[in-house]
Amino acid sequence: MKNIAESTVRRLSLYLRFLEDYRRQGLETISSGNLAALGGTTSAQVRKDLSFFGSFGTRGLGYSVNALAHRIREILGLEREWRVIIVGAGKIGAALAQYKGFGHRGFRVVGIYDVDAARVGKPLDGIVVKDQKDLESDIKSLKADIVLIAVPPEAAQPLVDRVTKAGIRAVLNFAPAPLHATEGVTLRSVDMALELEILSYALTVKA
Amino acid sequence: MKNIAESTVRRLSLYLRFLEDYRRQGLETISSGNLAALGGTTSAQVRKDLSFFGSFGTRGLGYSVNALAHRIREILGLEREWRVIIVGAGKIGAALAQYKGFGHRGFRVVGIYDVDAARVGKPLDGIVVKDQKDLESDIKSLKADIVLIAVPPEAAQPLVDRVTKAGIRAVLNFAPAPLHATEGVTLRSVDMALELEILSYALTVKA
DNA sequence: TTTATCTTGTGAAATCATTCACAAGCGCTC
DNA sequence: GAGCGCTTGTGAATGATTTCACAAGATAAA
Repeated sequence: MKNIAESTVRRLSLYLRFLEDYRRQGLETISSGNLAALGGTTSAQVRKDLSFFGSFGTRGLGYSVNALAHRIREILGLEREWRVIIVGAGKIGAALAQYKGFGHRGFRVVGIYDVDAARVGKPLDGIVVKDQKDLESDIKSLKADIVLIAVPPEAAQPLVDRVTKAGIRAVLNFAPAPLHATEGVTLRSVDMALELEILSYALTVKA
Repeated sequence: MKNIAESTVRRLSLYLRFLEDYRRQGLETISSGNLAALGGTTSAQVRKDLSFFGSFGTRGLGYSVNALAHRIREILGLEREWRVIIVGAGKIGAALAQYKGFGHRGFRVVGIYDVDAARVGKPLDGIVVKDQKDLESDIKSLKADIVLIAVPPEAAQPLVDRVTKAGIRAVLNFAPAPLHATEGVTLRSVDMALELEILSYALTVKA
C-alpha cells in the first residue's frame, strides 16, 4: 500500500465517529456528501480518502453505515485492543487516566508510573500508580503498545529513549518539548502552548 | 501579506523555543542549519518559513538569536498578553488551569467556569470557579480573548456558539467532538482520541 | 585588498494534497 | 426492461508545500 497522508488518516477517524452517530440514529446508508457535510470537507475528498483503501460504496446509493464503519475500524487498527501506559501522574496524567474516550475505542490503560514517591502507591482512576523504575519490565510483562508521556519537558526525551529501548513503537507526548524518536517509532505530540500560539497568530493577523 | 500555511506558523513557534534555548546558553547567532537540526526539518525549510515575513539573517553568519526571537514573537503576536478563559472545571479544566506553560508566554488565565454547583466557588490553582451563567458578561468585563473548552462533547458546540456571540474570536477545544465555528472565528481542537487512532493506524501499517 | 569560506534568500523544480468533472453503476418507477 | 435520478470511483487539473540549487552578501584571514 502506498503511503497514506496523515490528513487522510485523521479524516478517517472523523468519518468513523459520524458513522457511529448515524448508526445510533438507526440510519443504514450514508453518502459521501453526508459525511463531507458533517466533517466540513467535500464529497470528493471523502471519496478520495476512501479510495486509497478500496471501494466500499454502491453507486446511486452511498455507503452501508455498518460496513463502512467496520472497514474503517479495520484500516485504523481499531478492531483489536491497544494497551496503554501513562507515565507521569501529575494533573495531566490524572486527566488522561480518567479520560472516558479511551476505553470507548479499544485503548486500555494498563499502568500509570511516576518518579515521585508521594504519588506512587496511590490509585488514579482505579489504577495504582507504580514506581517509574518498573517501567521497562512492566512494558514487557504488561505487553504495552503505546506510552503516553505526561512528565515535565526536560524528562521527556530521556523517557522516549527508555521506552523505545524497551520495545515501544508508539508514543503520544503531552510535554511541551520537541522530541525525536528513532526510525520505526511513531511519536506524536499534543502541545498546548503551540496551539495557543497558533491562535495568537490568527488573532494577530486578523487584527 | 499572503496566506501563511499553518505548518509554517507551527514551525515558527518551534523555532522560537530553540532560540530561547540558545539564548539561555548564551549563544548569539544561529544558522538555519542549526534550527533545522533542532526541529527535525531542513535548512531550506527554515529559510523559506522566515522569508515569508522578511529577511532577518546575515549571509555567511546566520541569524541574531535575540533579534530573530523578537521578530518571531512579533509575528506570532506574543508581544502582548492574551486573556484566556477556561470553561469546564473537571479534570481536564483543572489540568489546564495549573499548566505552567501558560503564563510563560503571555497567556493569562482570567476565569474558570462550570455549570456544576459543586464546583462553583472552589478555587482551582488560585482562581475561583464561577458559574457558567456569568460567562457572557465576564467575557466582556474581563476582556477575554481566547476560550478553552473542557466540557463534555455534547456541550461543546452550544458553548462555541455562546462565546462566539459574546465576541470571542479564538477557541481551543479539548472535547472530542467535531465543532464548527462561524467565519472569522478561529477554532482549533486537541483531540486525544484522534491522536491515539493515528498511532493505532501507524502501528497497524507497520505490522 | 584579495581570497576562501560560510550562510542567506529565492526562483525553479519536484512532490504532495485537494478539487474537478464525468463515465459508469445501481435502484426505483413506470 | 427502459428510462431517470442519484452517487460512486477515478483520471486529470489545479493548488499548496517542500526541496533543490545557486547567485549574492558577509566575515575573517592573509
